[in-house]
Amino acid sequence: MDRTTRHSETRYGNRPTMKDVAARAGVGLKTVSRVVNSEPGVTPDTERRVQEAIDALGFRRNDSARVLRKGRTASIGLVLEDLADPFYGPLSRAVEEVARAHGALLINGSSAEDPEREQELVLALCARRVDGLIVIPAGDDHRYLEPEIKAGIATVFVDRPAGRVDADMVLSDSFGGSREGVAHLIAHGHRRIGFIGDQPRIHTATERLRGYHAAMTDAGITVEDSWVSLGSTEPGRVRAAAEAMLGGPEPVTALFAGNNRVTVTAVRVIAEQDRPVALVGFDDIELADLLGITVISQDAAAVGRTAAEHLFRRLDGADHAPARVELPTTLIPRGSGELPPA
Amino acid sequence: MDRTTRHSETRYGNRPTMKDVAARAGVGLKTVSRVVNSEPGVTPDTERRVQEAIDALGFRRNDSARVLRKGRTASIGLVLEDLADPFYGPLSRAVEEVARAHGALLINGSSAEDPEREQELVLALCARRVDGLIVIPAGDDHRYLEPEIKAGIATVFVDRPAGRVDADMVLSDSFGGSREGVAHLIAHGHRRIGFIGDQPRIHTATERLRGYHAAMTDAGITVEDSWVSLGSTEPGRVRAAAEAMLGGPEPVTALFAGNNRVTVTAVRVIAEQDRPVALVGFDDIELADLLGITVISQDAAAVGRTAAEHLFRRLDGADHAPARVELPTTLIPRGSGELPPA
DNA sequence: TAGGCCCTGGACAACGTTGTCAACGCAATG
DNA sequence: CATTGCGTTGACAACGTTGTCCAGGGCCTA
Repeated sequence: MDRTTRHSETRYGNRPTMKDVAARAGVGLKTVSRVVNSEPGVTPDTERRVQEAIDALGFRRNDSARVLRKGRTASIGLVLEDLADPFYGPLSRAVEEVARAHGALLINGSSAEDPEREQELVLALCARRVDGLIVIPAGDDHRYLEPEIKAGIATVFVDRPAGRVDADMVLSDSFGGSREGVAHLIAHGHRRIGFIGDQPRIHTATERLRGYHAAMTDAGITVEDSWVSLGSTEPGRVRAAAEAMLGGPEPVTALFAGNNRVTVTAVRVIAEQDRPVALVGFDDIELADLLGITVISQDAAAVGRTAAEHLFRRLDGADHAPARVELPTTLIPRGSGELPPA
Repeated sequence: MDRTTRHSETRYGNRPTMKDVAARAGVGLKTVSRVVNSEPGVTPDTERRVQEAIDALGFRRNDSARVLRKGRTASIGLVLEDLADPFYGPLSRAVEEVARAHGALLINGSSAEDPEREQELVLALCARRVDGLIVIPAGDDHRYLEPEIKAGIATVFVDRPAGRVDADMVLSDSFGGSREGVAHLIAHGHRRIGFIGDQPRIHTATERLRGYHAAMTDAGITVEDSWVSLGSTEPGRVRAAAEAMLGGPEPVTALFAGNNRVTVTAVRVIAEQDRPVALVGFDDIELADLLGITVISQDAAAVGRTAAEHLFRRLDGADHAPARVELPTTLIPRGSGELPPA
């Protein structure tokens, strides 16, 4: 077996190249390139001959080579926490729509809330030379991105602020939303209100807790330690926290759930109680209307769309100072948040 | 401005290359390559010098060039219908996990159930020379993929069979699952059972309808035309269909919903009725347990995982005949499917 | 000390595409 | 008829990496 043969077998399974097309059509390499890219300056007759050769051979341009030559990949990277989380599906979809409108493909990966994995993913995307990055930070130190950003990879952080790095950010108003939700419970007569949230190293978790404290303070309520629980959103942990707050001699009469995963477990625990417990959750959930769950809704699609639009504005050359956008949240009363204290 | 300068400005923002690293470390180009790829044959001292130069310059290997040279992109493409659909989130995530285990990145896109868009996406992915493709077909003719498959792009179809092309497929047992669900309703005394499903050009929709007919025939029930409705899963359409079946002089006493989106609307319509209506839905939904919805559950993560594993087996050289895997479904009784006829 | 071997390192070509530039043919013009 | 100009075409280098191959030096052995 000679060298050439072995080579082509191990590669793209003998895909035809422009050279092959050129040979078959009896034209030069560059002319094929012109046809493939719809560049002007090719007579209709030549174009037809080239097109026939392309179809006959099943030629498809190799974008890897194109990228190497042009320096643009027409792809952006999206690093989020977990694609299976219902909050990120619509976000990702919105980003994809914007990317599509700009002719770019979307490469995405889940960090699983692990800073190391986030970095690994981001750097892999940079090695691919994606044109831009949208990152939902898992870690809180993004200095590793500095050389990349300097090298021109546009970056937008979403949902949580970036750590130690200056870049565009698109956030939801966690503080304000949570403050409003808790105030809503207070307005309906509650004073003993529990807060169950995500791990404290996650920015949104602490912001939402801050909103809770603000609302309580506004109402002159002193928060007891046992009313607050931050930690993993794994059902077992949330269940334990909720049951602790709802049991004992002086149980809370209402719960504020720090995100959709907490809400889901909280709903289950509350359903098992023999007295009504009020509930407001951060993030809307499918079917929450049927279950009558009052929520603070953030528009995941709007967040994704806004982030992607910022990104492409950067890619189109905008070089203003890094912007920080905060999107408002909406309180949607559906019953569970309007229950009076039992 | 001389030519070289202009050039480097329009490219990757002056990213250092191996050549730069080599110059700085005072070694040859190939030696840098060896260090970057942890290849043997470099003395510790040389390696250290190279590593220092890499860190100092913030060098990151350009994978585009690597891909061009090696012929493998270490990435796979996933084309699905809508990332925002809760069924596809976990599926996509499962695919990603397997890809990650094989050191590959995932590029994905949504076809929005549009065959043209599916083709456009698939071909774009092929132009990127992804190593493999996982496709949830929107169209029913995939002959356009033949040259790609011949050229060695491994392809696995998921959820629905491919049209006019021979390839691996991973499906859920739509027929059996739906037959079981309808039989379940019949076992609880129903005879007038409505079926609302997705558009008839979607394979799973007709398979599920076939399961419905099979169960009805098994029970000796003659299906009336007005009990069956296939079409868009857009809420308005589903609502109209459900209301039509539930109204009139001889309404159905139970509904079988052909997928998760139909189920969601059906639940809402049923909640508005003044008599109980039994319901079994295809696909599980979050919080369905709390709402007491009986479902036929298909394991989206298992489907994704199985498909991805098949794909990588192909990429690792397996060349057996195309396989067709059908994963079983599970009936989960939760109340709505066990209601007797009103 | 000569011969051979292993280990390290570098020169060079190739991957498939696109940008640059020059050459060619042909028509219009002086 | 010579010249100019334009529209079409192709030769060639370059993008940044990796595979191949060879050179040089150190070390061991006979």
